[in-house]
Amino acid sequence: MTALHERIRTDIEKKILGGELKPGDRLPIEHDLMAEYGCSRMTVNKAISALAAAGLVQRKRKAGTFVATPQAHAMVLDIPDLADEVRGRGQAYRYRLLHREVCNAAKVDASLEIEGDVLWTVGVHMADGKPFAHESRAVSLSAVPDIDEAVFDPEGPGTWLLRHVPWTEAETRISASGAMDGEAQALRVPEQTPCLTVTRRTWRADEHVTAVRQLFLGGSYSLVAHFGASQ
Amino acid sequence: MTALHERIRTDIEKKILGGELKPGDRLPIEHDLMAEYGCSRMTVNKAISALAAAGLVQRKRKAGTFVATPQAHAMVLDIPDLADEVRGRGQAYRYRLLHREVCNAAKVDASLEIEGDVLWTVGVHMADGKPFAHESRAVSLSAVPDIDEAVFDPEGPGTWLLRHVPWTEAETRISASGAMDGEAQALRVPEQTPCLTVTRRTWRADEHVTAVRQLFLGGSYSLVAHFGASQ
DNA sequence: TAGTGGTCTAGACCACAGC
DNA sequence: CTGTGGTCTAGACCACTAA
Repeated sequence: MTALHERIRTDIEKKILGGELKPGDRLPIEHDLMAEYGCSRMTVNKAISALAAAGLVQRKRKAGTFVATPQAHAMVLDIPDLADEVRGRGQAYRYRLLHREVCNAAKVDASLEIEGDVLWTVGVHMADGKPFAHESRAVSLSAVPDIDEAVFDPEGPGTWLLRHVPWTEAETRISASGAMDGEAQALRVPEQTPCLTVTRRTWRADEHVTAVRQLFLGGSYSLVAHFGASQ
Repeated sequence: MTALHERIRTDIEKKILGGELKPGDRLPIEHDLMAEYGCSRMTVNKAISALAAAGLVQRKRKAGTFVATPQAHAMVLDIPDLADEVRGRGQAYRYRLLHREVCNAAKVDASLEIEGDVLWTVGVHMADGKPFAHESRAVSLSAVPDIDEAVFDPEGPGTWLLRHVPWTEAETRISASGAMDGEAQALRVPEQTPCLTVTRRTWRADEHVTAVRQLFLGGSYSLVAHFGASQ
């Protein structure tokens, strides 16, 4: 037997998804649902709050609960750790370090938009010995002093950071560009091969932790974003 | 005054994000938090359940609540309506229809992965008279019978659908590719120019509504995803 | 088997915003 | 002003599972 609040939630969800309740329609008030399901108000509230959190309905005091019009432009983008993702596909993962240097951010690629002293790394991510992504990364030394001692052989700095440094805020910018000289060479493709470009900046409590620019071979990599019930 | 369950939630969240509580650490049991905050167990439960729903902690009966190891990060991807976005930048928007046909899905680009009879449209999105995105779209006629009468002159089918058809589920796949013959011509760029490729499929209650493939000029368009407090 | 979370009750007071 | 949701209580029983 599933929980009652779960049943109430899915009941209403079905009505909305099935078209019985259309955007703008008003749901029964909590007191009526209490009577309908013969339960307490908290149980009804839990069910409808979940729907509101999922964006299916909108609640307004005094007015009631209404089916939302889902012109939601917000989708959930999965950003997996590259090492985990490659291994998840049953392939061997390796990060090959091409360059490592402690320097001032000014020396690093300006697109990374980071400041102060940093550890700058350049490398490629490889699946079964074949490179599929080029990465240029700057890690702030003031935010992550330990990074200086880290070794990036089987796994890259991204994986290391993920396991050692929690972050509170991140921004990812996704675009497309042609592989430039060094990038193309590292990826073993012709120059100007179309690549998915991902630039991510990460903060921890207002302190800039890392900035990274990754180039993925267009034909062999994609990001996926979801909206809705299906995971 | 913020709600108490909200305060408990953010308190613990800060401890996790600040590193005070590390992945694998065990949180105090609900009874202890009750005592700490001087509230009822339901209030504590609501706070921690929210953290669990957000993926920050993992709950296990008999064992306790543990800080989760963040592997795949879910970020919020903003997917704006192209017409709104262009106008928001103060530019003039127009959709130019290149092809319109009612046919069976089999005839349409296979990458759209849709079935049955559809309205197939091909067009370009233009900002200030300059094309910046190529779009090939299939709309299911059984899901959206009205689409047959719609006119796509100043605005495209995407905007029309957004305003007329609510959807409940969507999947967006983001990659990069070189512009092909027709696409390159419509965008007025050389063939193989790197483009951001966005393929989106949309459902309403298990019924496939539309599938679309958009090519954006790599240098002039990007998607942005956020995680954290800032918007 | 016992500790822990999962769920639920039958009330209560309050804040807010439509009416 | 009043209907509605937001929050909270002080219990209770149950289900699961790790010890």
